[in-house]
Amino acid sequence: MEKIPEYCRVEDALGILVGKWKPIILLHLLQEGTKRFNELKRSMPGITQKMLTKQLRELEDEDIINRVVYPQVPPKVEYSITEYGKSLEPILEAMHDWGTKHTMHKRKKLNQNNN
Amino acid sequence: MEKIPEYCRVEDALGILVGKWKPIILLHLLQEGTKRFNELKRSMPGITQKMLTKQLRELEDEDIINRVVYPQVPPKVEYSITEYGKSLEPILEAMHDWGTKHTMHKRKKLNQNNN
DNA sequence: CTCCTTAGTATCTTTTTGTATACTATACCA
DNA sequence: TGGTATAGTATACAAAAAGATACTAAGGAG
Repeated sequence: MEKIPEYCRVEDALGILVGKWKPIILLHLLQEGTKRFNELKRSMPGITQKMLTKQLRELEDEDIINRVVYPQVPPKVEYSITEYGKSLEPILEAMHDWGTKHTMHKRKKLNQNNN
Repeated sequence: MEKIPEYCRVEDALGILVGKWKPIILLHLLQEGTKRFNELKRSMPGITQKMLTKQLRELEDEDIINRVVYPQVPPKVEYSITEYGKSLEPILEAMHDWGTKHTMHKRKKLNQNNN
């Protein structure tokens, strides 16, 4: 890895991905395309409406996702990932790869402790 | 990107990298090798002793960094990255790359708003 | 005798996150 | 007339993370 003088660059990425639900939201949108609010909510058991709304707003503010409101009753709002948001894919992917190894690492440590 | 059925894998990586200071600590140790507590502290203006200690302990618990205590007074404690910790490099790198683009993106948006 | 050093702890307060719950608008259905 | 649906907001509260500050040990310098 090259010298990195401005450490904040890494923080920038973290700032966007952090939040208990953001990476999950992004994965859903990356893999399944456009989604309505309640579709997302249903695919994330445990999340509250307030939290989902908040995370979506923050992602929207960062230009990572699009929010399209259809003026209907009952309301219809669709979320999708922006082109810019797609640029996060390598990070998510790197984290996923690492996470897979990490699970195995944890398992190995557990086995060591049990012997 | 392939289908990712277990979203928690991404969370695993985030869980380790999150914390306002962890990525910075890791970058320092990756780039500059072994460091003493106060060397790290001095290179991270703004961090409190408590926070640095806490983050280091968490990274140690996750087997990402080594902690070597020299029984002296005044104390001497050295931190270094583990082999396992080095496996995080691709993620940090991906975040850094992205962060660089993100800075430019923000700048572009600011210019748009000023016109 | 007092201050300086290092790598922490202990304690308290503030800030940020997250949870729970109730409420809204408007059309459709029975 | 009441219930269903959607995508929220408002409010109160609990929990977690972060920050500020003071304290410690043991030797050396002045």
